Amino acid sequence: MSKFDTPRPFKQVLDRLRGAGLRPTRQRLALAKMLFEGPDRHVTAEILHVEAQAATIRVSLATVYNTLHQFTSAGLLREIVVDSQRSYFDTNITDHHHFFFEGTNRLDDIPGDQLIVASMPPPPAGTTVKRVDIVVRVE
Amino acid sequence: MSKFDTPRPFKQVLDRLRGAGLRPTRQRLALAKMLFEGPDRHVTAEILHVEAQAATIRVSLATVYNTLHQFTSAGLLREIVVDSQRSYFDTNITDHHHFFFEGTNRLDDIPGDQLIVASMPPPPAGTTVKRVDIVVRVE
DNA sequence: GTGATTGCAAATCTTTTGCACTAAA
DNA sequence: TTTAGTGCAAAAGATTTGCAATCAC
Repeated sequence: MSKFDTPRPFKQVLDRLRGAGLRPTRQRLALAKMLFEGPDRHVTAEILHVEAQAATIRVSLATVYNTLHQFTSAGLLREIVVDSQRSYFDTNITDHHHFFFEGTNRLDDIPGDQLIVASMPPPPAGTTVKRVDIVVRVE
Repeated sequence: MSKFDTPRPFKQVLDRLRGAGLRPTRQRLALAKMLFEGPDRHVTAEILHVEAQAATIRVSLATVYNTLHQFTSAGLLREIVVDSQRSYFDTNITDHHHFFFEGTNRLDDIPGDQLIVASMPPPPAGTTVKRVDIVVRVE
Protein backbone atom coordinates (compact mmCIF):
# COMPACT_ATOMS: atom_id res chain seq x y z
CA MET A 1 0.00 0.00 0.00
CA SER A 2 1.73 3.14 -1.13
CA LYS A 3 1.34 6.59 0.32
CA PHE A 4 -0.68 7.57 -2.76
CA ASP A 5 -3.55 5.26 -1.94
CA THR A 6 -5.08 7.46 0.73
CA PRO A 7 -7.54 10.06 -0.47
CA ARG A 8 -6.71 13.54 0.64
CA PRO A 9 -10.05 15.28 0.90
CA PHE A 10 -8.70 17.98 3.16
CA LYS A 11 -6.23 19.04 0.56
CA GLN A 12 -8.82 18.87 -2.22
CA VAL A 13 -11.18 21.21 -0.42
CA LEU A 14 -8.34 23.46 0.59
CA ASP A 15 -7.16 23.74 -2.99
CA ARG A 16 -10.67 24.41 -4.17
CA LEU A 17 -10.90 27.41 -1.84
CA ARG A 18 -7.42 28.64 -2.78
CA GLY A 19 -8.29 28.26 -6.44
CA ALA A 20 -11.32 30.47 -5.90
CA GLY A 21 -9.21 33.11 -4.20
CA LEU A 22 -10.87 32.53 -0.84
CA ARG A 23 -8.78 32.31 2.30
CA PRO A 24 -9.18 28.88 3.80
CA THR A 25 -10.45 29.94 7.18
CA ARG A 26 -11.65 27.46 9.75
CA GLN A 27 -15.30 28.23 8.96
CA ARG A 28 -14.96 28.07 5.18
CA LEU A 29 -13.00 24.85 5.35
CA ALA A 30 -15.57 23.22 7.60
CA LEU A 31 -18.50 24.32 5.44
CA ALA A 32 -16.69 23.34 2.24
CA LYS A 33 -16.05 19.88 3.61
CA MET A 34 -19.72 19.49 4.52
CA LEU A 35 -20.68 20.61 1.05
CA PHE A 36 -18.08 19.11 -1.26
CA GLU A 37 -16.97 15.88 0.34
CA GLY A 38 -19.60 13.24 -0.23
CA PRO A 39 -22.37 13.26 -2.82
CA ASP A 40 -23.97 16.33 -4.35
CA ARG A 41 -26.60 18.05 -2.28
CA HIS A 42 -29.08 20.91 -1.98
CA VAL A 43 -28.91 23.11 1.10
CA THR A 44 -30.43 26.21 2.61
CA ALA A 45 -28.42 28.48 4.89
CA GLU A 46 -30.55 27.45 7.81
CA ILE A 47 -30.00 23.72 7.24
CA LEU A 48 -26.27 24.08 6.79
CA HIS A 49 -26.04 26.13 9.96
CA VAL A 50 -27.96 23.56 12.00
CA GLU A 51 -25.78 20.79 10.59
CA ALA A 52 -22.62 22.68 11.41
CA GLN A 53 -23.74 23.17 14.98
CA ALA A 54 -24.63 19.49 15.25
CA ALA A 55 -21.08 18.76 14.13
CA THR A 56 -19.71 21.10 16.84
CA ILE A 57 -18.47 23.57 14.26
CA ARG A 58 -18.68 27.08 15.62
CA VAL A 59 -19.95 29.32 12.83
CA SER A 60 -22.56 32.06 12.86
CA LEU A 61 -25.60 32.07 10.60
CA ALA A 62 -24.40 35.33 9.06
CA THR A 63 -21.14 33.66 8.09
CA VAL A 64 -23.03 30.73 6.59
CA TYR A 65 -24.96 33.18 4.41
CA ASN A 66 -21.80 35.03 3.44
CA THR A 67 -19.99 31.80 2.66
CA LEU A 68 -22.79 30.39 0.52
CA HIS A 69 -22.84 33.57 -1.54
CA GLN A 70 -19.06 33.69 -1.84
CA PHE A 71 -18.99 30.07 -2.99
CA THR A 72 -21.73 30.87 -5.49
CA SER A 73 -19.87 33.91 -6.86
CA ALA A 74 -16.76 31.78 -7.13
CA GLY A 75 -18.66 29.20 -9.18
CA LEU A 76 -18.38 26.49 -6.54
CA LEU A 77 -22.14 26.46 -5.93
CA ARG A 78 -25.26 27.31 -7.87
CA GLU A 79 -28.32 29.03 -6.45
CA ILE A 80 -31.63 27.38 -7.31
CA VAL A 81 -34.84 29.40 -7.23
CA VAL A 82 -37.84 27.20 -6.49
CA ASP A 83 -39.42 28.90 -3.53
CA SER A 84 -40.07 32.61 -3.28
CA GLN A 85 -39.35 32.50 0.41
CA ARG A 86 -36.06 30.71 0.74
CA SER A 87 -32.77 30.26 -1.18
CA TYR A 88 -31.42 26.84 -2.07
CA PHE A 89 -27.84 26.11 -3.10
CA ASP A 90 -26.73 23.15 -5.21
CA THR A 91 -23.26 21.60 -5.12
CA ASN A 92 -23.90 20.18 -8.59
CA ILE A 93 -22.78 22.96 -10.91
CA THR A 94 -23.10 20.98 -14.14
CA ASP A 95 -25.92 21.69 -16.57
CA HIS A 96 -29.06 20.09 -15.15
CA HIS A 97 -32.58 20.77 -13.90
CA HIS A 98 -34.79 19.93 -10.91
CA PHE A 99 -37.78 18.16 -9.52
CA PHE A 100 -39.31 20.10 -6.64
CA PHE A 101 -41.57 18.23 -4.22
CA GLU A 102 -44.13 20.80 -3.11
CA GLY A 103 -45.18 18.88 -0.03
CA THR A 104 -41.76 18.41 1.49
CA ASN A 105 -39.78 21.26 -0.10
CA ARG A 106 -37.25 18.73 -1.31
CA LEU A 107 -35.18 19.08 -4.50
CA ASP A 108 -33.92 16.30 -6.76
CA ASP A 109 -31.65 16.65 -9.74
CA ILE A 110 -32.77 15.87 -13.27
CA PRO A 111 -29.60 15.04 -15.23
CA GLY A 112 -28.98 17.42 -18.12
CA ASP A 113 -29.53 14.78 -20.78
CA GLN A 114 -32.89 13.67 -19.43
CA LEU A 115 -34.67 16.91 -20.19
CA ILE A 116 -34.19 18.31 -23.65
CA VAL A 117 -35.50 21.62 -24.94
CA ALA A 118 -36.32 21.29 -28.61
CA SER A 119 -37.10 24.87 -29.47
CA MET A 120 -36.40 28.09 -27.70
CA PRO A 121 -37.18 31.69 -28.67
CA PRO A 122 -34.26 34.07 -29.20
CA PRO A 123 -33.49 36.31 -26.22
CA PRO A 124 -34.97 39.82 -26.48
CA ALA A 125 -32.82 42.27 -28.43
CA GLY A 126 -29.85 43.52 -26.47
CA THR A 127 -29.85 40.65 -24.01
CA THR A 128 -27.99 37.37 -23.71
CA VAL A 129 -29.15 34.19 -22.05
CA LYS A 130 -27.47 33.69 -18.73
CA ARG A 131 -29.16 30.44 -17.78
CA VAL A 132 -32.27 28.38 -18.41
CA ASP A 133 -33.85 27.04 -15.24
CA ILE A 134 -36.42 24.28 -15.46
CA VAL A 135 -38.34 23.18 -12.39
CA VAL A 136 -40.72 20.25 -12.61
CA ARG A 137 -43.07 20.68 -9.66
CA VAL A 138 -44.46 17.42 -8.38
CA GLU A 139 -46.56 16.40 -5.41
CA MET B 1 -75.69 51.79 -32.08
CA SER B 2 -77.39 49.18 -29.96
CA LYS B 3 -77.14 48.77 -26.25
CA PHE B 4 -75.04 45.65 -26.85
CA ASP B 5 -72.12 47.57 -28.32
CA THR B 6 -70.77 48.81 -25.02
CA PRO B 7 -68.34 46.52 -23.26
CA ARG B 8 -69.32 45.72 -19.73
CA PRO B 9 -66.02 45.15 -17.97
CA PHE B 10 -67.52 45.76 -14.56
CA LYS B 11 -69.89 42.92 -14.97
CA GLN B 12 -67.19 40.64 -16.36
CA VAL B 13 -64.93 41.15 -13.38
CA LEU B 14 -67.84 40.85 -11.00
CA ASP B 15 -68.86 37.54 -12.53
CA ARG B 16 -65.32 36.31 -12.43
CA LEU B 17 -65.22 36.88 -8.67
CA ARG B 18 -68.66 35.35 -8.16
CA GLY B 19 -67.65 32.35 -10.24
CA ALA B 20 -64.66 31.85 -7.97
CA GLY B 21 -66.86 31.97 -4.89
CA LEU B 22 -65.35 35.23 -3.70
CA ARG B 23 -67.58 38.00 -2.40
CA PRO B 24 -67.19 41.01 -4.66
CA THR B 25 -66.06 43.46 -2.03
CA ARG B 26 -64.97 46.96 -2.92
CA GLN B 27 -61.29 46.00 -2.52
CA ARG B 28 -61.47 42.79 -4.51
CA LEU B 29 -63.40 44.45 -7.30
CA ALA B 30 -60.92 47.30 -7.55
CA LEU B 31 -57.92 44.97 -7.57
CA ALA B 32 -59.57 42.60 -10.05
CA LYS B 33 -60.22 45.48 -12.41
CA MET B 34 -56.61 46.57 -12.21
CA LEU B 35 -55.49 43.02 -12.90
CA PHE B 36 -57.98 41.70 -15.41
CA GLU B 37 -59.13 44.63 -17.47
CA GLY B 38 -56.44 45.51 -19.97
CA PRO B 39 -53.56 43.35 -21.14
CA ASP B 40 -51.92 40.56 -19.17
CA ARG B 41 -49.40 41.59 -16.59
CA HIS B 42 -46.98 40.54 -13.88
CA VAL B 43 -47.30 42.14 -10.45
CA THR B 44 -45.89 41.97 -6.97
CA ALA B 45 -48.04 42.78 -3.94
CA GLU B 46 -46.02 45.91 -3.35
CA ILE B 47 -46.49 47.21 -6.88
CA LEU B 48 -50.21 46.52 -6.92
CA HIS B 49 -50.60 48.27 -3.58
CA VAL B 50 -48.75 51.37 -4.77
CA GLU B 51 -50.85 51.42 -7.93
CA ALA B 52 -54.05 51.11 -5.98
CA GLN B 53 -53.11 54.03 -3.79
CA ALA B 54 -52.17 56.09 -6.83
CA ALA B 55 -55.69 55.37 -8.12
CA THR B 56 -57.17 56.51 -4.79
CA ILE B 57 -58.32 53.03 -3.92
CA ARG B 58 -58.19 52.49 -0.19
CA VAL B 59 -56.83 49.01 0.43
CA SER B 60 -54.24 47.80 2.90
CA LEU B 61 -51.10 45.93 1.89
CA ALA B 62 -52.26 42.93 3.95
CA THR B 63 -55.45 42.79 1.93
CA VAL B 64 -53.49 42.98 -1.32
CA TYR B 65 -51.48 39.95 -0.19
CA ASN B 66 -54.60 38.08 0.86
CA THR B 67 -56.37 38.92 -2.37
CA LEU B 68 -53.47 37.85 -4.59
CA HIS B 69 -53.37 34.50 -2.82
CA GLN B 70 -57.14 34.06 -2.96
CA PHE B 71 -57.12 34.83 -6.69
CA THR B 72 -54.28 32.34 -7.13
CA SER B 73 -56.11 29.61 -5.22
CA ALA B 74 -59.19 30.30 -7.29
CA GLY B 75 -57.17 29.84 -10.48
CA LEU B 76 -57.53 33.46 -11.55
CA LEU B 77 -53.80 34.15 -11.18
CA ARG B 78 -50.62 32.14 -11.30
CA GLU B 79 -47.66 32.62 -9.02
CA ILE B 80 -44.29 32.78 -10.78
CA VAL B 81 -41.13 31.93 -8.87
CA VAL B 82 -38.12 33.73 -10.30
CA ASP B 83 -36.70 35.51 -7.31
CA SER B 84 -36.17 33.91 -3.92
CA GLN B 85 -37.00 37.19 -2.24
CA ARG B 86 -40.26 38.30 -3.78
CA SER B 87 -43.45 36.77 -5.21
CA TYR B 88 -44.71 37.61 -8.68
CA PHE B 89 -48.22 36.96 -9.93
CA ASP B 90 -49.21 36.53 -13.57
CA THR B 91 -52.65 37.27 -14.99
CA ASN B 92 -51.86 34.96 -17.92
CA ILE B 93 -52.89 31.54 -16.67
CA THR B 94 -52.42 29.73 -19.97
CA ASP B 95 -49.51 27.36 -20.47
CA HIS B 96 -46.41 29.47 -21.05
CA HIS B 97 -42.96 30.34 -19.73
CA HIS B 98 -40.87 33.40 -18.93
CA PHE B 99 -37.88 35.57 -19.66
CA PHE B 100 -36.52 37.15 -16.51
CA PHE B 101 -34.32 40.23 -16.84
CA GLU B 102 -31.86 39.99 -13.98
CA GLY B 103 -30.89 43.63 -14.11
CA THR B 104 -34.36 45.12 -13.90
CA ASN B 105 -36.33 42.28 -12.28
CA ARG B 106 -38.75 42.39 -15.17
CA LEU B 107 -40.70 39.40 -16.48
CA ASP B 108 -41.81 38.77 -20.07
CA ASP B 109 -43.98 35.95 -21.31
CA ILE B 110 -42.70 33.31 -23.69
CA PRO B 111 -45.77 31.94 -25.48
CA GLY B 112 -46.34 28.25 -24.87
CA ASP B 113 -45.61 27.25 -28.45
CA GLN B 114 -42.27 29.06 -28.63
CA LEU B 115 -40.54 26.84 -26.14
CA ILE B 116 -40.88 23.12 -26.65
CA VAL B 117 -39.60 20.42 -24.36
CA ALA B 118 -38.62 17.39 -26.41
CA SER B 119 -37.90 14.90 -23.70
CA MET B 120 -38.79 14.84 -20.05
CA PRO B 121 -38.06 12.23 -17.37
CA PRO B 122 -41.01 10.54 -15.69
CA PRO B 123 -41.95 11.99 -12.30
CA PRO B 124 -40.54 10.07 -9.31
CA ALA B 125 -42.66 7.11 -8.22
CA GLY B 126 -45.74 8.13 -6.29
CA THR B 127 -45.76 11.70 -7.56
CA THR B 128 -47.55 13.54 -10.33
CA VAL B 129 -46.39 16.56 -12.24
CA LYS B 130 -48.17 19.68 -11.10
CA ARG B 131 -46.42 22.15 -13.38
CA VAL B 132 -43.26 22.67 -15.38
CA ASP B 133 -41.77 26.12 -14.93
CA ILE B 134 -39.14 27.35 -17.33
CA VAL B 135 -37.31 30.60 -16.69
CA VAL B 136 -34.88 31.93 -19.25
CA ARG B 137 -32.64 34.33 -17.33
CA VAL B 138 -31.24 37.09 -19.49
CA GLU B 139 -29.23 40.21 -18.84
C1' DG C 1 -78.35 39.68 11.96
C1' DT C 2 -74.36 36.78 10.97
C1' DG C 3 -70.55 35.24 8.82
C1' DA C 4 -67.04 36.81 5.60
C1' DT C 5 -63.74 40.47 4.86
C1' DT C 6 -60.82 44.23 6.06
C1' DG C 7 -57.32 47.24 8.33
C1' DC C 8 -53.97 47.90 11.42
C1' DA C 9 -50.19 46.92 14.09
C1' DA C 10 -47.48 43.46 15.74
C1' DA C 11 -45.22 39.26 14.80
C1' DT C 12 -42.53 36.19 11.92
C1' DC C 13 -39.10 34.70 8.86
C1' DT C 14 -35.24 35.13 5.89
C1' DT C 15 -31.43 37.73 4.77
C1' DT C 16 -28.24 41.73 5.19
C1' DT C 17 -25.42 45.08 7.57
C1' DG C 18 -22.35 47.76 10.83
C1' DC C 19 -18.73 47.36 13.53
C1' DA C 20 -15.47 45.78 16.97
C1' DC C 21 -12.73 41.67 17.33
C1' DT C 22 -9.87 37.83 15.44
C1' DA C 23 -7.11 35.39 12.46
C1' DA C 24 -4.60 34.45 7.97
C1' DA C 25 -0.71 35.79 5.21
C1' DT D 1 1.69 43.99 10.59
C1' DT D 2 -2.03 44.44 7.47
C1' DT D 3 -6.09 43.14 5.55
C1' DA D 4 -9.61 39.77 5.08
C1' DG D 5 -12.92 37.33 7.66
C1' DT D 6 -16.05 36.58 11.63
C1' DG D 7 -19.66 37.07 15.23
C1' DC D 8 -23.13 39.48 17.19
C1' DA D 9 -26.93 42.16 17.50
C1' DA D 10 -29.62 45.21 15.10
C1' DA D 11 -31.85 46.41 10.79
C1' DA D 12 -34.25 45.50 6.73
C1' DG D 13 -37.67 43.64 3.66
C1' DA D 14 -41.42 40.50 2.53
C1' DT D 15 -45.18 38.27 4.23
C1' DT D 16 -48.50 36.57 7.77
C1' DT D 17 -51.42 36.89 11.75
C1' DG D 18 -54.66 38.31 15.58
C1' DC D 19 -58.39 40.75 16.46
C1' DA D 20 -61.80 44.39 16.59
C1' DA D 21 -64.42 46.99 13.27
C1' DT D 22 -66.99 46.79 8.91
C1' DC D 23 -69.41 45.06 5.03
C1' DA D 24 -72.08 41.80 1.89
C1' DC D 25 -75.89 39.03 1.76
